[in-house]
Amino acid sequence: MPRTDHIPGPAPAAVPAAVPGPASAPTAAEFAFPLVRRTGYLLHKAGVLLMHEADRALESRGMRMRYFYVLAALEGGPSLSQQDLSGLLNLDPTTMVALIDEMESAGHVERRRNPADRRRYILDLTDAGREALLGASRAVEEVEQDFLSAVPAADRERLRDILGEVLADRWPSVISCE
Amino acid sequence: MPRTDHIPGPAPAAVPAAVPGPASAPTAAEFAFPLVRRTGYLLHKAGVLLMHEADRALESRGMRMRYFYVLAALEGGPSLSQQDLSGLLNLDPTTMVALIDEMESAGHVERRRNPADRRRYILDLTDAGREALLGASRAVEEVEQDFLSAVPAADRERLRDILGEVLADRWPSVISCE
DNA sequence: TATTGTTATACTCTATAACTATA
DNA sequence: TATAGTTATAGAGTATAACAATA
Repeated sequence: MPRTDHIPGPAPAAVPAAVPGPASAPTAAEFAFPLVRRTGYLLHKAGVLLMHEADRALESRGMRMRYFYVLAALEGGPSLSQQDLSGLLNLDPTTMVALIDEMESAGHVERRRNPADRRRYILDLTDAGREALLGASRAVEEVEQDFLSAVPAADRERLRDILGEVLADRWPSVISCE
Repeated sequence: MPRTDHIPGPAPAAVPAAVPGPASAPTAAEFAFPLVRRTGYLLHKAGVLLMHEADRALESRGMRMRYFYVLAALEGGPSLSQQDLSGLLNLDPTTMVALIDEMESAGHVERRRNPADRRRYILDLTDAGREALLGASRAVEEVEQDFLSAVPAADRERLRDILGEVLADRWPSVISCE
């Protein structure tokens, strides 16, 4: 069924369409919005949708993706300052202040003055922070598994390799909080 | 070179890393931010980066992606009202007002009262609007080509098919302005 | 003088509620 | 009474600028 062919009709908001196959006949979604056939559009939408679902999964834990990213960046490596994180994750320093405040009052991060440069902090994950990271990692992983469940394992690896190739010459701008 | 191993060092903002291969040794980026190995992370970042580049390409034409999307949605089909568009693209009706205002004053869209229901508009692309759409389409396509230039043609088709499969049961929420 | 972290402020974007004109 | 479009307003989120402490 093509979209609203009658002038005064209601919105075609709910497009009951199937997947845009490579060589199949145009679906309703394609007819209403031909861009859905483009690889770039699909790539963007898949990324945004996955991120939204991951964000929703973290919401119940009082986190957002950036929270998770900071936990991940602080784990297992040498100490980082707020500006280190700010540079690494491409997040405004003033925003980072509020984020670290939040993480500190949640008991996931500790601020410690750097004795070698007392302007800087050394940020450390607490045990609770490590635990929170573990839980969040599992939640995000589960979202990812579910999101890609329709894709056979071999294709999933293929997908990762292709994306890795696409992003190969785009480091470090790839690392960012959106 | 691993990240800042010295406590008082400067930010590891510029991570001089290569692509995260499936089974290669950890790169600097992976060391600083292990998430870069995950398919989901790569998918999200690829989508966001591509969108940013497309947005930048449209900027010189005074457009953003949503502007482009509305042009695309209005092209070649039966008439749509503002609320039709609002529902289709998942954009707030009040935001749509401002967007159509902008497009109208740019001479790309015309508002016409719907004689069958004088509350609604019928939105039509002007010739200039069609021309703008064509130019924008080419610009976006070029960005996409460039973005995927490292990927062989066969893999690009594969990528599109895999993404199509991933999104297959997620219509119509896939259609949206982010 | 430059830099880290901080605060206060301004700005952008979006959503909410209320209004009009039509139905 | 309900809906399409509009406007005004409030809210969230972010960036900008100024400041204190330290280098």
